[in-house]
Amino acid sequence: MSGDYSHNDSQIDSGSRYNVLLTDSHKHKEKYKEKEHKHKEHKKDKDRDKSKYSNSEHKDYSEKKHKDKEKERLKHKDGSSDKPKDKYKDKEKRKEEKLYDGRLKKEKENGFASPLHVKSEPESDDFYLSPKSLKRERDDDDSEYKPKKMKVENEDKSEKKAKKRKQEDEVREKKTKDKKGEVADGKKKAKKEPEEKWKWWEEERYTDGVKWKFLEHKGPVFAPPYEPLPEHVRFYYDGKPMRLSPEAEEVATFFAKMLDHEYTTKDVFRKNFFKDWRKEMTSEEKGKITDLNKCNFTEMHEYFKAQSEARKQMSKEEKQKIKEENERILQEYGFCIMDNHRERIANFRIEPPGLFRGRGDHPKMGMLKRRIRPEDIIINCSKDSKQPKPPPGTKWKEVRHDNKVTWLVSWTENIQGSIKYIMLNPSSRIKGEKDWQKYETARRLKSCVDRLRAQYREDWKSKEMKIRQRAVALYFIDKLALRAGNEKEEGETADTVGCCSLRVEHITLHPEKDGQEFVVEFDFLGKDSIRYYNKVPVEKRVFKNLQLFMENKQPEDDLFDRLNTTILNKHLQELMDGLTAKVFRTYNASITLQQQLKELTTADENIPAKILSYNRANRAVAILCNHQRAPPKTFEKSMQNLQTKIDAKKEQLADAKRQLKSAKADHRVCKDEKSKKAMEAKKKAVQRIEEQLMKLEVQATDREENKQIALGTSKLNYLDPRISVAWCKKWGVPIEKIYNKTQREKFAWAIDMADEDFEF
DNA sequence: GTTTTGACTTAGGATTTTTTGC
DNA sequence: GCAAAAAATCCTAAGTCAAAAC
Repeated sequence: MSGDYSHNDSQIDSGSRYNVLLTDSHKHKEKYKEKEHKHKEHKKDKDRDKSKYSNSEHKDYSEKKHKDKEKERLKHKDGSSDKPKDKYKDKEKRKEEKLYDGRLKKEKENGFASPLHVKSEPESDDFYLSPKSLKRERDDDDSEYKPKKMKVENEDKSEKKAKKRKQEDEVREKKTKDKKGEVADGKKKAKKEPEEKWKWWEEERYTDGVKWKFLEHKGPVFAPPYEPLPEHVRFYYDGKPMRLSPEAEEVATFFAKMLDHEYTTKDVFRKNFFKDWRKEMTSEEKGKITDLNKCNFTEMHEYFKAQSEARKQMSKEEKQKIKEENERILQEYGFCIMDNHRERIANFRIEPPGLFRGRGDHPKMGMLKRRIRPEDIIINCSKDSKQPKPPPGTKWKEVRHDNKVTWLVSWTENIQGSIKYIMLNPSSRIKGEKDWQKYETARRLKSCVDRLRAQYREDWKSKEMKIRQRAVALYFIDKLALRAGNEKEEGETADTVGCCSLRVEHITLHPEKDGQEFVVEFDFLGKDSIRYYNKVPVEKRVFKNLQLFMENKQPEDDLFDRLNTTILNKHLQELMDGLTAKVFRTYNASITLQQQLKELTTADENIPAKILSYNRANRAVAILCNHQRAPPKTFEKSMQNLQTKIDAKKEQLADAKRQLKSAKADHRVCKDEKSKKAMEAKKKAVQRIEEQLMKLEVQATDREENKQIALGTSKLNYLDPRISVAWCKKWGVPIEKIYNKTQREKFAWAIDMADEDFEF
């Protein structure tokens, strides 16, 4: 393994990226509303222009303009159009690409099945076991499932290492024993096995798309049925009490429960709610209730508030009883048996009915999310398993036995018509393997990222508009860790974008800004309607290209009009096996953590200071990935409290120092054992208080810096846990300081396999 | 070839539980 | 023992991406 894990700063300056984001990204909350409004306006425009926008005439039109301009700049080989939908052209282009990519293609083909490719893998490390000689205990008939040469296989190969042969042998031995007992043994072991955790990462993976061979579970837990309100809790319409039918009442309670939430003041929310509510009313109710503004839910609202208050005030015994009941349900429904192992299910409870809460400006907010019944549910399990029983008097929609998927239960939700699933916990083998594989892909990107960067920089000069756009988009995805940006159906969801779906209105070009040349100002709403705001100096060629892409376009036109995620990912797939746009996010996040940890950690710091360094490294990644959070409501107050504590501690320290001084003086005079002891004690006290003070100060810094930044998302989804584990081992920081219990369960594989010199 | 669907990961906010400091 | 704060967990929406359907 090369010792170089620097992040090629000549091309990608993560340092500046970090700083720019730090200073700008979070300052602009005020502008948010304004921007939101702007989006709405644009949307209107867009609706108006929709046909124009998507039809080819428009493309031809802008095409022509592009072409005219391009003619000046580029020598067009054949003068043909660049139109992306032009079939002939496309074929030709593909040919060209093929020709051009011949070298890469070959490399890939070779690599696919031969050691050449393996070479391009990061050198395998000590922590890898050879899966070769290890067999899944459940694979008693492996011949039938002979692994094909597949992508995963490549990774497996790279992970082989003979170093832990001894251990392997042990495992193998164990497995032979296990085989005799098979299922029964597996179950028994699973039930009382808490100490001995199963190390799935020491076993061979399925490589043929099979996800499991045996799956048994109890089905989902349904939402509790609706309990009508007591008589005394009334709903008023136009000032008069009115009894509602149970169906209408239930929906009304959904609204009543949310009364002090901002949602209920939003027009769209109210409109959608009212429309769906009326669908649940009897014709009599429908006739009466015609205006939401005349509805008074406050009594209902108060009732629910009182109820939740009462729940808090419950006696210890009552609380204990509820806890036990929950535990019982968890034990019964919260686990499944998958391939001899009892594994935790993530979301075994069906989502209860309620009002849809979209994020941002969601056009469907307030709609009724209907109750899911057994008849809506598809069960997935093994044929030879004990199938879950539907509640008495009901039926499942379907029971299927598809072992090419990982879900246990699915249903179709009524807001977007999408499918929801019940799947396993992140600590499960099936999730863990995938997670591990994700980081291995990112590590493979590390070994070829230089080549890729060189290529996209070349492509900035391409004759073909499509290729230029692709190359500039890729540059953003790499440098700024933007998301891919799939197209989304308009009017169905909030108006948010990613890289490929950026519109002209989302960027502003500044030839010169704040003393820097070629600055691009980004301002758009990304996933979950989280605002991305950033000013980035870019290379001249990128800047000029952006100018070209923006020429003769309306603000609501696509910036990359000849690009989408499919085109981009197809290209990436050709550059590296398994490469997609999101791999860049994983790669850049992980490499940044590793780099920052190296930079920020100093040997002589104590543990709290080291943890601060870790959090700062983590924070650099969160900023890069734009993981924001609303500042906690109590932030200012808790910050003040902390400051008070710090001041008090300082005073205490000064006092202790004074006492030490006088004790020293005493000792100088008396020179006896007693005074010496007193002096030592005071010394210790000063030391202790200094440490406490330091801890508080570190805490304050950490908290202040973390005000609007969420560390959890990157920690859980983007940072190769082996980097953190290695760091902990190297500096003697207990892993518990970095990962809580759940996180340790999720990352058990990494904690077990990474040693202190793991390199991402 | 394009659009739609399905399966899965990633995401922030809400809620619950635990810890802290008195 | 209590209230407040912090941390952990739950919840489910909103993305990505590839395969299936058209």
